[in-house]
Amino acid sequence: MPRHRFPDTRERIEEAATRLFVLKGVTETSVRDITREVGISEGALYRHFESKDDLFWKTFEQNYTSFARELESLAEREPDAQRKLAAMIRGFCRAHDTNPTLFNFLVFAQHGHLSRLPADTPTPVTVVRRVLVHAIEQSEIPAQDPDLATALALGAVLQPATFAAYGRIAVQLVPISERLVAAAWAVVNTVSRPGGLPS
Amino acid sequence: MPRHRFPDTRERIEEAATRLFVLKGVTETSVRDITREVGISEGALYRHFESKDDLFWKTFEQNYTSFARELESLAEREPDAQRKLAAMIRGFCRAHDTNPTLFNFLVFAQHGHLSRLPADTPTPVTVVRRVLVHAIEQSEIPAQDPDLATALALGAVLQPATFAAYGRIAVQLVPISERLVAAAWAVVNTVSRPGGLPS
Amino acid sequence: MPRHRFPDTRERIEEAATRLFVLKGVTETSVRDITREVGISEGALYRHFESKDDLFWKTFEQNYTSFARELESLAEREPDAQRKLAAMIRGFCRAHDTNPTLFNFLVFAQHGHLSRLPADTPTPVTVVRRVLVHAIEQSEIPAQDPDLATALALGAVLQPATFAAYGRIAVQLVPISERLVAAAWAVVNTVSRPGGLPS
Amino acid sequence: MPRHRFPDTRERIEEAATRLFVLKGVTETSVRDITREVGISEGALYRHFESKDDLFWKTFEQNYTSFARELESLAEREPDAQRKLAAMIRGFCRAHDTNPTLFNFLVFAQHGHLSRLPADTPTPVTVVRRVLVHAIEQSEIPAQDPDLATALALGAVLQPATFAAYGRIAVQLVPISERLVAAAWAVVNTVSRPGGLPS
DNA sequence: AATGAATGAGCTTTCATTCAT
DNA sequence: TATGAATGAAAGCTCATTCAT
Repeated sequence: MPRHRFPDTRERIEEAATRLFVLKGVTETSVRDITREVGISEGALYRHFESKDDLFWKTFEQNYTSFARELESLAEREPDAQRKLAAMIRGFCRAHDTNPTLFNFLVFAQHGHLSRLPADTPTPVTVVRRVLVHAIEQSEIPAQDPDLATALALGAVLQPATFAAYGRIAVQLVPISERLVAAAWAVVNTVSRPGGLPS
Repeated sequence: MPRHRFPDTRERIEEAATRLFVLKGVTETSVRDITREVGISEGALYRHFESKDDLFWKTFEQNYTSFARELESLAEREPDAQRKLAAMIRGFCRAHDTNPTLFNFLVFAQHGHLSRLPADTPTPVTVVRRVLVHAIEQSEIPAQDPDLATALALGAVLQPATFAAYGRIAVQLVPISERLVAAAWAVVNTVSRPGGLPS
Repeated sequence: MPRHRFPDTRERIEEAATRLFVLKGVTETSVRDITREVGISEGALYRHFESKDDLFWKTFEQNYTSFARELESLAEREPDAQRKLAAMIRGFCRAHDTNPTLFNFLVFAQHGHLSRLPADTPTPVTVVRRVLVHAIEQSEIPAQDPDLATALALGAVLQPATFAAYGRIAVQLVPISERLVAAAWAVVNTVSRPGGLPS
Repeated sequence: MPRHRFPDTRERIEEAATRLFVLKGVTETSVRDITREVGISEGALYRHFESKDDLFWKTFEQNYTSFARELESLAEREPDAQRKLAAMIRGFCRAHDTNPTLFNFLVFAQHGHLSRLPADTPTPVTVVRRVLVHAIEQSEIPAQDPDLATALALGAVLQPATFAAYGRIAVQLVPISERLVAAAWAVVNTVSRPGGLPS
């Protein structure tokens, strides 16, 4: 029996794992499911990853941080806050349309695992937040809690993404990206209406 | 060994189950976890629910639809779209602060179970959507895809709720509810900027 | 809630139990199945029978011995061995056609319980055997092992009954009873062919 | 803890399972019973069989069809119906004496599973039937329902086998096989007595 | 490196039986 | 007598992990 045939076994495991984790959920995906898909034995997986948890975590982390770096580089190319935010929102839309299941996995999975990331690792959330912090400092947007601002801006892409996942809106976000860009910008420029409507 | 001591076993199971489902996820919660918490044997649970799935579903459905009805009644009391939407956003905030874990369970759980609901059952999503459809018809807000409008409005509460769950912002939403109300209103009044960047 | 409404609860339990035992098998029939059918609670059954096993056993025994007595009385009315055996074979056929499932239950069930019967209780088997023992003593049939003779005679009814149960022959035995009578008689008059066929 | 020590685990499971199924019945035999007997863990069984049902079925089917083929080849070697039937009856006796529990399992088990066999699979029953059909066509025995003839012929071996199982006659059938051969032949040559005894 | 049988703890569910009411 | 919730043991089965080969 041939061994060593696929020097890229590790990558193939990661790919299969990501796909299955996204598709069925982490708990619902067994080690057997993954190895069967890759075409290796169960034991072989443990040559490459310490445990299922390790596999999940390495898989997730890589996709998560690489997406964060992509957003970062999109923002860096733009001169001001409005354009930076717009570029990032468009980046979210493109990433979503390229691989919606991976996107949702990265962005929505309630994996209690996030705490394992080194504290200063850039994530999609921290990247957006940094831009908004700077925008507040530069008075490009009103003074406000930067975390809440980040939540609101992200809500303008992530909630539509959820709706797309549930089939409530079309599955492509790129065609509506300008609307989402406008919404995200509007939302970070909104403040509590002091003399607003009586509640 | 005590029997019949607690006539409210069924309710106690539902409460424990909801809490654990929210806390750890449905798959990650075993029947044993639930019954240990309630202080009964595993077999006893099956006097009250046909299966773990039945338990989950009854638990979820009840909370989900009763929350939807609460939102519905909040909207009905208000005369116009802006006030209706504001009342609902505040309703989300109050529901969140009252029981954040239940709130997140209802609103974020990616349970593939939603399809089991009768098609016309009101849900938090459909209730908001109905208000916006009417608002568009009455020209209270710009003409637009009502589903996307719903997604954007909900994003203004649900993403902050997620941030609260992850400890990125304070756990209480009621104190910032007026900001969320303003954001939701802004977002349904935004349209794609045809000619580039006027803010 | 009304109690004491059915003074014949015990009989109704026995009937339901017999039917279900026959239909699904003893192990496959739960106490709950039985009580649900009768319309009583599970606990109530234990007022009437010590255990499921007790219920099974009493039920079986009654049907079994009453069938044996029926055969006995059929044989007693006839003057000679040939007519006695014929009457019993016809009795088997009638019993089968009246309630095939009960018949099969009584006659085929491999319940290891038979040993519990008092040693001298008449059973369908011992009743046939007694007639054949007497026939040998009276030289009405050739000298032979009475137990083997009993087996062969019974084989002439019971194997057709099995075939009927499996749908290999028509479900009614009465129409072919004369053939079975003839076969049973032939078989107890057969002896090993000393100079028979070369094997 | 030993692993891989016995390369024949699968066979050992089959043997233990057959023995226990025969001895206690299928439902009454637990997976645990089987694995304890083999000396492996419960989970290990599922490396070799998909389910308990699969195990039962594979076990049963193999023995059942291989017995049928054995009978078939015994009959083929003989020139006429009488000798063919005799050879098969002797085959039943030998099979019985070689492994009475397996014999009874194959021949008496009321497993509703038989329907799963491909319709044209030879079974002990169909093999005997084929010989008798041919005998009727060749006028070697009287014209009659071939299924009833099959039942009667089989009754001449199977009922004695049952009696042996219950300890009513000696456990060995080979010593009485010539008597059974004669009985089987007699029975397929019997017809309803037209002017027989008054019923 | 790779295999896959084996482990052992865990899962959901069923069920005969008990007993407070 | 009757109820039915509760028990506790057992069922069939899954699965992450180990390890002799």
